[in-house]
Amino acid sequence: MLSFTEENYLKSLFQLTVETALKEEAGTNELAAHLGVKPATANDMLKKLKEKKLIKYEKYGKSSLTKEGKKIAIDVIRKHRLWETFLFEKLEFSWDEVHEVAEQLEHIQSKKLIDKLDKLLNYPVSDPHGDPIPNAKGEMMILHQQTLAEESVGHQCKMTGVKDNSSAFLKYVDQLGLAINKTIKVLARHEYDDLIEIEVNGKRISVSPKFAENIFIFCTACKKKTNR
Amino acid sequence: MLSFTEENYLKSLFQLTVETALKEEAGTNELAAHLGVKPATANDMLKKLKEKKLIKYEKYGKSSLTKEGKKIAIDVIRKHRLWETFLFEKLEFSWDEVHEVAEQLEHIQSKKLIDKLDKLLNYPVSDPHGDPIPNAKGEMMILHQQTLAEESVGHQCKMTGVKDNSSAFLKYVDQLGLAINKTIKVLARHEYDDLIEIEVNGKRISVSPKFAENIFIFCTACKKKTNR
DNA sequence: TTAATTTGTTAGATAAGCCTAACAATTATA
DNA sequence: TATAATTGTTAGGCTTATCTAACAAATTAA
Repeated sequence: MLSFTEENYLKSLFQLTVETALKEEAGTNELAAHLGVKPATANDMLKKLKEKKLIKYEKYGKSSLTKEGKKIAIDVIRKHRLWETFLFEKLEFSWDEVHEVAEQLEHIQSKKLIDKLDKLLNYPVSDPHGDPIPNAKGEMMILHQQTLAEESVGHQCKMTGVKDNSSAFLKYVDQLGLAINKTIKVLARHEYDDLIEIEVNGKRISVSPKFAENIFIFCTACKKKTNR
Repeated sequence: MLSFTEENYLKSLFQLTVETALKEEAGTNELAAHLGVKPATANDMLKKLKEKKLIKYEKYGKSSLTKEGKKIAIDVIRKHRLWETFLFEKLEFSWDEVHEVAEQLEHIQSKKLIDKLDKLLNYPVSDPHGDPIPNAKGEMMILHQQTLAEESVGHQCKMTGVKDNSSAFLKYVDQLGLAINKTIKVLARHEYDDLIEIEVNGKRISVSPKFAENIFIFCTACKKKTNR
C-alpha cells in the first residue's frame, strides 16, 4: 500500500511524461516544481520509489515510470477524473471547483467504490475538463492533439478540453462563453499584438496566444490522425 | 486544519463519552484501545489536543471534549454517516461493507461536498446501521434507548439499529433475516442457557444475550421517553 | 493500611516527509 | 575549452505519529 505522497509522485511523473507524450523522462527539479516541494525532497522520494521498482532512476539522470509504476499512476488518474465527473454531474460542482476536492478523493482505496462510481456515471470517457478517463483495465483514449493556438485562420473546430486546469483559467473560459464541444471559428490572427480573433456563440472575441495554447480543439478539416 | 489522526482521536473520544451518554469522560488506556494505539501514543496526543483547546485533560485524569472539540467530532461523524448512506443507497454497497470505506472518506475536507451529498441523499436522519446523522448545524437525534436484551417477554418491538458495527456481526444479522425496521416479538427467555427466543418474519429463532445486546429496538408498548 | 494491580506518564527510538545549506555533476555559453 | 549557470545530491534538522521500556500515580484487594 502506497502513501498519498508516493501516489502523488507517480501521478506527477506520469503527467510530466507519458500523458503529454512529448517525452519519456522527467528531471528531479521539474518533478519537485510540479509537486510543490524542494528538489532535495523529491530526490529522497525518487530513491525510495526506485527501491520499490516503481520508477527507473539513476543518480544525476532523469526518471521514468516502470510498468508497475505507470499502472498505479493511471489508477490514481482514473480515480481523480471519475471523482471530478461525479462532483460535476451529481453534486452540482462547477468545472473550476472539482479539481481541488478530487485531489483528496483520488487517494481513497476501494476498488469496489471506484467501479461502482464508474457504473453510476455510466462509464464516462472524459472528465469535465475534457481529459480522458482510463477504464478499469487502465486503457485510455488519447485526445488533445491540437490547441487553438495552432489552428489555421478560416478553419472551424470544436473545443475538446483545456490544458490549464487552474480555477482562474477555467472561470475565464466560462466568462468568454467557451465550453467543451463549442464550435469555434478562427477569424484572424493579428500580427501587431498576436491576438487571435475567433467566433463563438455567434460572437467575435479576441484571445491571447497564452489563452489559446490552453484550449484543446479538434479540427475536422485538419484530419490529423490521433496517435496511440 | 486538523490531521486525520487528530480527527480520529476526537471522534473516538466522542463515541466513548457523549454518544453513549453513559459518561462524560474517557481514560487514556480506554481511548488508546479504541483507536488501536499504545497508551503512550494516546498520551502524547491528549497533550497536543489540550494545547489546541479541543479537549479537557489533566495529568492522571480522564479526558473530555470541549465545545469546539465536540463540534469537530460531530462533523466527522456526520461525514462518516453520510458517506455510509451514499455507499449503501447509491453504490450498491451492503451494510457490512460501508464502514471501512467511510473511515477514509470521513476525512475529506469540503463543506460543499458534504452539503451537496446530504442534498443528493435527501437529508437522511440515519445511516444504514440506524445510527443518527447530525444535520449541517451539528444537531442529531438520539435514538437507541433500548436493546433487544432488555425487552420483556411478550412485547413486540421494531429493530432500530445495531450497537456492534463489525462486518462479522452485520453479516450474522443479515443471515438471521433481521434488519432495521423489522418487527420482532420476544417469545421467551430460556433460563437454562440464557437464549432469547424471538419471532421475525413469521419464524421463530433463538439468539444469544451477546447478540441481543447489540440489537437496538424501539418498543411502542414500553413508551419510554427519549431523553435529550 | 499495606501490597498488588491497574492506569497513566516519561524518555528515548524510529520512519516518513519535509526543509536549508553546502556541494557535486552536468550542460550551456562566452 | 574554460567558466558560468543549471541541475541534482548529500548531510543534517524538524515535525508528526508511532513504538518499547521504565517508572509513577491511583485504585483495588487482601
